[in-house]
Amino acid sequence: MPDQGTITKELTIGELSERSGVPASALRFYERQGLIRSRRTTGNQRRYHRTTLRRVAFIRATQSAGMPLSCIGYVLGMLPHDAEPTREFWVGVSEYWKQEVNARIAKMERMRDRFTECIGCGCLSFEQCLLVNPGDVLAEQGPGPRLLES
Amino acid sequence: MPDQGTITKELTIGELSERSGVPASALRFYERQGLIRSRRTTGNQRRYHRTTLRRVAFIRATQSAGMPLSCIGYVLGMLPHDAEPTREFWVGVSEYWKQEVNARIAKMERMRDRFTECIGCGCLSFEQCLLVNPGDVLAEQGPGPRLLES
DNA sequence: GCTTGACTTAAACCTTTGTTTAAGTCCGAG
DNA sequence: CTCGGACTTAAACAAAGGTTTAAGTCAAGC
Repeated sequence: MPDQGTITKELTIGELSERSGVPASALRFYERQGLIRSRRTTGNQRRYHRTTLRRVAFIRATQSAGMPLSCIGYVLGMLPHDAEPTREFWVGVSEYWKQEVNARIAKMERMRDRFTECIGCGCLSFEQCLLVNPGDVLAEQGPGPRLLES
Repeated sequence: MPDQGTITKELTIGELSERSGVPASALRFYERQGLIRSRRTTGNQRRYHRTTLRRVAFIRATQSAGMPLSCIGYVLGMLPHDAEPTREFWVGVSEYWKQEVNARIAKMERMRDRFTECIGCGCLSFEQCLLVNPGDVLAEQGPGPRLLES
């Protein structure tokens, strides 16, 4: 008796919500934004593919690290909605994501170090350092096209 | 002829805006939020103390590193509005700020590493890793009392 | 058949971080 | 004294990322 049921079972929005810990309202919102997708039953209820749980986990995890949904949407756009992603897909996504995260980390480290430096050197003319090196503007939305928000 | 003028000169909102690169509308907003402060002339115009430039630089710098204004407000609350801050003040603020930033950096690194691990190990059952270790919720607003937003 | 709980929608509302607009005031130059 | 530019305010709008509400539908159990 192989776990056939487990493999093919679809999730209701309530189940997806419970398992992911994400409110149903947020899931509907993500769906409106095109981040996840669902089939509809004859009674118009949503049924989610099992892999949607992974997408949702990805959304919340990356979001909690400061990624905007638009950027997350770009990355998710590389993954198939209704099938297990291939390893190659994941590797590609992972590469992209690592670069994004590393850029953000690097920026914060620069900020921290500059701050420390300004205090440490005793000059305290902090605004000079910050205003003279203003740039450091991270590519706020990621390199992808603006997929969302029409 | 010592640079008395330079020392004591107050800034109009236009001057502060130009020197800091921050739109006047944002400066008024920061003032409404209590992040900066101004004196009013008899004609009801704002005049900013020279040190306000430093506060504004601090706001933009830390904000661009992902700090919410509420958290920035907490830190700025430790600094005097209308006088040069002492070195001790800056050191204290710096400590606090470094901890905040380090926490954020650490979190992003954990995310990145977990992600890499999930891909690297070949299991691809990514949602397990993420959902099983959901926490990692940074104290989003900082430890301070909710100074702003009444 | 009726009730109950899970689901559906659209629309209103919320917080954050501002910008824009409209209408008016102040100040210095000519 | 008048003109223009810099300033003032309150209020509306914006965009991201949702939540709440109202009103209705669907499916299962008694």
